[in-house]
Amino acid sequence: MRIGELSRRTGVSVRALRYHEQQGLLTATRTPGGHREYAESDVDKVALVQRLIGAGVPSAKMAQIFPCVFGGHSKPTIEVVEDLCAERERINGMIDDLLASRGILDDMITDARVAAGVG
Amino acid sequence: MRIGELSRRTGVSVRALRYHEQQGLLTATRTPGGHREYAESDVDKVALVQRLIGAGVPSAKMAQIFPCVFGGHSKPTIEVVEDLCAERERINGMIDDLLASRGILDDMITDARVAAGVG
DNA sequence: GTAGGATCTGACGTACGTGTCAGGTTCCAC
DNA sequence: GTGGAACCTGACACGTACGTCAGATCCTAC
Repeated sequence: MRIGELSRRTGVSVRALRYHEQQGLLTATRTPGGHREYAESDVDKVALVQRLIGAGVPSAKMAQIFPCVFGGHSKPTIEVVEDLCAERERINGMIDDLLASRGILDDMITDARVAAGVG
Repeated sequence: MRIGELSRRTGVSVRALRYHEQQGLLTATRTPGGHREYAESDVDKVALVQRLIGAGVPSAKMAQIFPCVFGGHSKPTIEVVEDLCAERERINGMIDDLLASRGILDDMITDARVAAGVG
Protein backbone atom coordinates (compact mmCIF):
# COMPACT_ATOMS: atom_id res chain seq x y z
CA MET A 1 0.00 0.00 0.00
CA ARG A 2 1.10 3.58 -0.38
CA ILE A 3 1.72 6.20 2.24
CA GLY A 4 -1.71 7.78 2.09
CA GLU A 5 -3.45 4.51 2.81
CA LEU A 6 -1.02 3.61 5.57
CA SER A 7 -1.72 7.02 7.07
CA ARG A 8 -5.46 6.51 6.95
CA ARG A 9 -5.25 3.00 8.37
CA THR A 10 -2.98 3.94 11.25
CA GLY A 11 -4.21 7.42 11.99
CA VAL A 12 -0.61 8.62 11.76
CA SER A 13 0.11 11.59 9.53
CA VAL A 14 1.99 11.22 6.27
CA ARG A 15 4.58 13.58 7.64
CA ALA A 16 5.12 11.40 10.71
CA LEU A 17 5.48 8.27 8.57
CA ARG A 18 8.16 9.91 6.45
CA TYR A 19 9.84 11.10 9.61
CA HIS A 20 9.87 7.57 11.00
CA GLU A 21 11.51 6.35 7.82
CA GLN A 22 14.10 9.09 8.08
CA GLN A 23 14.86 7.92 11.61
CA GLY A 24 15.26 4.34 10.41
CA LEU A 25 12.15 3.03 12.14
CA LEU A 26 10.27 2.12 9.00
CA THR A 27 11.37 0.98 5.55
CA ALA A 28 9.50 0.94 2.28
CA THR A 29 10.22 -0.33 -1.18
CA ARG A 30 9.89 2.18 -3.97
CA THR A 31 7.94 2.20 -7.20
CA PRO A 32 10.01 2.97 -10.30
CA GLY A 33 8.79 6.52 -9.92
CA GLY A 34 9.97 6.81 -6.34
CA HIS A 35 6.71 6.39 -4.42
CA ARG A 36 6.85 4.41 -1.17
CA GLU A 37 5.25 0.96 -1.05
CA TYR A 38 4.42 -0.52 2.35
CA ALA A 39 3.67 -4.07 3.43
CA GLU A 40 0.61 -5.09 5.40
CA SER A 41 2.80 -5.78 8.42
CA ASP A 42 3.80 -2.14 8.51
CA VAL A 43 0.40 -1.24 9.90
CA ASP A 44 1.23 -3.04 13.12
CA LYS A 45 4.76 -1.76 13.10
CA VAL A 46 3.56 1.82 12.91
CA ALA A 47 1.21 1.19 15.82
CA LEU A 48 4.13 -0.19 17.81
CA VAL A 49 6.33 2.77 17.00
CA GLN A 50 3.61 5.21 18.03
CA ARG A 51 3.11 3.42 21.30
CA LEU A 52 6.79 3.51 22.15
CA ILE A 53 7.10 7.14 21.11
CA GLY A 54 4.11 7.91 23.28
CA ALA A 55 5.99 6.24 26.10
CA GLY A 56 8.91 8.55 25.46
CA VAL A 57 11.30 6.04 23.97
CA PRO A 58 13.55 8.16 21.75
CA SER A 59 13.49 7.13 18.10
CA ALA A 60 17.28 6.88 17.97
CA LYS A 61 17.10 4.16 20.61
CA MET A 62 14.35 2.41 18.69
CA ALA A 63 16.33 2.53 15.49
CA GLN A 64 19.21 0.88 17.33
CA ILE A 65 16.98 -1.86 18.64
CA PHE A 66 14.64 -2.62 15.76
CA PRO A 67 17.02 -4.28 13.28
CA CYS A 68 17.90 -6.79 15.98
CA VAL A 69 14.40 -7.53 17.12
CA PHE A 70 12.74 -7.58 13.72
CA GLY A 71 15.13 -8.58 11.02
CA GLY A 72 16.84 -11.00 13.31
CA HIS A 73 19.77 -10.97 10.88
CA SER A 74 22.00 -8.81 13.02
CA LYS A 75 22.64 -10.58 16.30
CA PRO A 76 21.53 -8.49 19.28
CA THR A 77 24.57 -7.57 21.29
CA ILE A 78 24.63 -7.59 25.05
CA GLU A 79 24.59 -3.81 24.88
CA VAL A 80 21.28 -3.87 23.04
CA VAL A 81 19.80 -6.08 25.72
CA GLU A 82 21.09 -3.70 28.34
CA ASP A 83 19.60 -0.75 26.47
CA LEU A 84 16.25 -2.50 26.38
CA CYS A 85 16.42 -3.13 30.10
CA ALA A 86 17.37 0.48 30.75
CA GLU A 87 14.37 1.63 28.73
CA ARG A 88 12.15 -0.70 30.70
CA GLU A 89 13.45 0.77 33.92
CA ARG A 90 12.83 4.25 32.60
CA ILE A 91 9.28 3.31 31.75
CA ASN A 92 8.80 1.79 35.18
CA GLY A 93 9.89 5.10 36.64
CA MET A 94 7.44 6.97 34.46
CA ILE A 95 4.62 4.68 35.51
CA ASP A 96 5.42 5.33 39.16
CA ASP A 97 5.49 9.04 38.44
CA LEU A 98 2.16 8.95 36.69
CA LEU A 99 0.54 6.94 39.45
CA ALA A 100 1.77 9.50 41.97
CA SER A 101 0.52 12.32 39.74
CA ARG A 102 -2.85 10.71 39.43
CA GLY A 103 -3.04 10.47 43.20
CA ILE A 104 -2.28 14.16 43.47
CA LEU A 105 -4.94 14.97 40.89
CA ASP A 106 -7.44 12.80 42.74
CA ASP A 107 -6.86 14.83 45.88
CA MET A 108 -7.10 18.08 43.94
CA ILE A 109 -10.36 17.00 42.37
CA THR A 110 -11.83 16.05 45.70
CA ASP A 111 -10.85 19.38 47.21
CA ALA A 112 -11.98 21.36 44.19
CA ARG A 113 -15.32 19.58 44.15
CA VAL A 114 -15.94 20.48 47.77
CA ALA A 115 -14.82 24.08 47.25
CA ALA A 116 -16.93 24.48 44.14
CA GLY A 117 -19.90 22.93 45.86
CA VAL A 118 -20.30 20.29 43.19
CA GLY A 119 -21.78 16.99 44.24
CA MET B 1 15.64 30.95 50.74
CA ARG B 2 17.03 32.14 47.44
CA ILE B 3 16.95 30.53 44.06
CA GLY B 4 20.33 28.84 44.30
CA GLU B 5 19.42 27.03 47.47
CA LEU B 6 16.02 26.04 46.13
CA SER B 7 17.76 24.69 43.07
CA ARG B 8 20.18 22.65 45.15
CA ARG B 9 17.47 21.32 47.43
CA THR B 10 15.14 20.30 44.62
CA GLY B 11 17.66 19.27 42.01
CA VAL B 12 15.87 21.55 39.55
CA SER B 13 17.99 24.02 37.61
CA VAL B 14 17.85 27.73 38.32
CA ARG B 15 16.75 28.25 34.74
CA ALA B 16 13.83 25.86 35.17
CA LEU B 17 12.74 27.57 38.37
CA ARG B 18 12.67 30.96 36.65
CA TYR B 19 10.75 29.40 33.79
CA HIS B 20 8.17 27.99 36.19
CA GLU B 21 7.70 31.43 37.66
CA GLN B 22 7.29 32.88 34.20
CA GLN B 23 4.56 30.30 33.56
CA GLY B 24 2.82 31.25 36.77
CA LEU B 25 3.53 27.98 38.55
CA LEU B 26 5.71 29.43 41.26
CA THR B 27 5.76 32.80 42.99
CA ALA B 28 8.48 34.45 45.02
CA THR B 29 8.73 37.61 47.03
CA ARG B 30 11.57 39.91 46.12
CA THR B 31 14.33 41.49 48.14
CA PRO B 32 14.64 45.28 47.77
CA GLY B 33 17.35 44.55 45.23
CA GLY B 34 15.13 42.27 43.17
CA HIS B 35 16.39 38.84 44.21
CA ARG B 36 13.79 36.10 44.59
CA GLU B 37 12.93 34.82 48.06
CA TYR B 38 11.23 31.45 48.38
CA ALA B 39 9.30 29.87 51.24
CA GLU B 40 10.05 26.44 52.68
CA SER B 41 6.82 25.14 51.20
CA ASP B 42 8.12 25.90 47.73
CA VAL B 43 10.44 22.92 47.96
CA ASP B 44 7.45 20.60 47.91
CA LYS B 45 5.68 22.71 45.33
CA VAL B 46 8.61 22.43 42.95
CA ALA B 47 8.67 18.68 43.43
CA LEU B 48 4.98 18.57 42.59
CA VAL B 49 5.43 20.71 39.50
CA GLN B 50 8.28 18.50 38.29
CA ARG B 51 6.19 15.40 38.81
CA LEU B 52 3.30 16.79 36.82
CA ILE B 53 5.56 18.06 34.06
CA GLY B 54 7.16 14.64 33.93
CA ALA B 55 3.68 13.26 33.53
CA GLY B 56 3.14 15.56 30.58
CA VAL B 57 0.69 17.99 32.12
CA PRO B 58 1.23 21.24 30.21
CA SER B 59 2.26 24.13 32.41
CA ALA B 60 -0.52 26.34 31.06
CA LYS B 61 -3.04 23.87 32.44
CA MET B 62 -1.20 23.78 35.75
CA ALA B 63 -1.16 27.56 35.96
CA GLN B 64 -4.91 27.55 35.43
CA ILE B 65 -5.42 25.03 38.18
CA PHE B 66 -2.93 26.03 40.86
CA PRO B 67 -4.46 29.31 42.10
CA CYS B 68 -7.66 27.43 42.85
CA VAL B 69 -6.08 24.48 44.55
CA PHE B 70 -3.44 26.34 46.51
CA GLY B 71 -4.51 29.86 47.25
CA GLY B 72 -8.07 28.76 47.72
CA HIS B 73 -9.05 32.42 47.32
CA SER B 74 -10.37 32.09 43.79
CA LYS B 75 -13.26 29.68 43.83
CA PRO B 76 -12.65 26.71 41.52
CA THR B 77 -15.18 26.84 38.75
CA ILE B 78 -16.91 23.78 37.42
CA GLU B 79 -14.70 24.14 34.36
CA VAL B 80 -11.58 23.80 36.49
CA VAL B 81 -12.94 20.61 38.00
CA GLU B 82 -13.67 19.34 34.53
CA ASP B 83 -10.16 20.23 33.40
CA LEU B 84 -8.74 18.33 36.32
CA CYS B 85 -10.84 15.31 35.45
CA ALA B 86 -9.77 15.55 31.83
CA GLU B 87 -6.14 15.60 32.90
CA ARG B 88 -6.72 12.58 35.07
CA GLU B 89 -8.21 10.74 32.12
CA ARG B 90 -5.25 11.73 29.98
CA ILE B 91 -2.89 10.38 32.62
CA ASN B 92 -4.89 7.17 32.85
CA GLY B 93 -4.42 6.81 29.10
CA MET B 94 -0.70 7.39 29.41
CA ILE B 95 -0.44 4.77 32.14
CA ASP B 96 -2.22 2.25 29.93
CA ASP B 97 0.13 3.12 27.10
CA LEU B 98 3.17 2.69 29.27
CA LEU B 99 1.99 -0.63 30.63
CA ALA B 100 1.48 -1.84 27.08
CA SER B 101 4.90 -0.52 26.08
CA ARG B 102 6.50 -2.26 29.00
CA GLY B 103 4.88 -5.49 27.92
CA ILE B 104 6.30 -5.04 24.44
CA LEU B 105 9.76 -4.36 25.86
CA ASP B 106 9.49 -7.42 28.07
CA ASP B 107 8.86 -9.57 25.02
CA MET B 108 11.69 -7.89 23.13
CA ILE B 109 14.07 -8.49 26.01
CA THR B 110 13.12 -12.13 26.27
CA ASP B 111 13.64 -12.62 22.53
CA ALA B 112 16.87 -10.65 22.46
CA ARG B 113 18.25 -12.58 25.42
CA VAL B 114 17.61 -15.86 23.66
CA ALA B 115 19.06 -14.60 20.38
CA ALA B 116 22.12 -13.18 22.09
CA GLY B 117 22.60 -16.34 24.09
CA VAL B 118 22.56 -14.47 27.38
CA GLY B 119 21.26 -16.30 30.42
C1' DG C 1 -2.51 12.62 -23.86
C1' DT C 2 -4.15 15.12 -20.38
C1' DA C 3 -6.41 16.50 -16.01
C1' DG C 4 -5.97 16.25 -11.32
C1' DG C 5 -5.15 13.72 -7.21
C1' DA C 6 -1.32 11.51 -4.75
C1' DT C 7 3.25 11.64 -3.83
C1' DC C 8 8.04 13.38 -3.83
C1' DT C 9 12.01 16.34 -1.59
C1' DG C 10 13.52 20.27 0.90
C1' DA C 11 13.10 23.80 3.96
C1' DC C 12 11.26 26.55 7.41
C1' DG C 13 7.89 26.96 11.54
C1' DT C 14 6.06 25.31 16.16
C1' DA C 15 5.73 24.00 21.12
C1' DC C 16 7.89 22.77 25.43
C1' DG C 17 11.26 22.70 28.80
C1' DT C 18 15.55 23.84 29.30
C1' DG C 19 20.88 25.09 28.37
C1' DT C 20 23.83 28.77 27.82
C1' DC C 21 25.91 33.10 27.13
C1' DA C 22 26.17 38.26 27.74
C1' DG C 23 26.22 42.23 30.28
C1' DG C 24 24.80 44.26 34.30
C1' DT C 25 23.31 44.53 39.51
C1' DT C 26 23.05 42.92 44.33
C1' DC C 27 24.56 40.76 48.42
C1' DC C 28 27.70 39.71 52.07
C1' DA C 29 31.99 38.86 54.40
C1' DC C 30 36.12 40.86 55.39
C1' DG D 1 34.43 49.98 50.66
C1' DT D 2 35.65 46.38 48.00
C1' DG D 3 36.03 41.83 45.86
C1' DG D 4 33.82 37.93 44.44
C1' DA D 5 29.88 34.94 44.56
C1' DA D 6 25.14 34.94 43.59
C1' DC D 7 21.63 36.93 41.27
C1' DC D 8 19.12 39.69 37.58
C1' DT D 9 16.96 40.16 32.61
C1' DG D 10 17.03 39.20 27.84
C1' DA D 11 18.07 36.65 24.02
C1' DC D 12 19.41 32.97 21.25
C1' DA D 13 20.12 27.64 20.76
C1' DC D 14 18.69 22.88 21.17
C1' DG D 15 16.11 18.32 20.64
C1' DT D 16 11.97 15.92 19.54
C1' DA D 17 8.15 14.97 16.72
C1' DC D 18 5.97 16.68 14.00
C1' DG D 19 2.91 20.79 10.82
C1' DT D 20 2.92 23.22 6.73
C1' DC D 21 4.10 25.23 2.46
C1' DA D 22 6.46 25.29 -2.19
C1' DG D 23 7.53 23.50 -6.36
C1' DA D 24 8.20 19.46 -8.89
C1' DT D 25 7.04 14.67 -10.30
C1' DC D 26 4.21 10.49 -10.55
C1' DC D 27 0.09 7.71 -11.19
C1' DT D 28 -4.39 6.66 -12.94
C1' DA D 29 -8.71 7.20 -15.06
C1' DC D 30 -10.85 9.04 -18.86
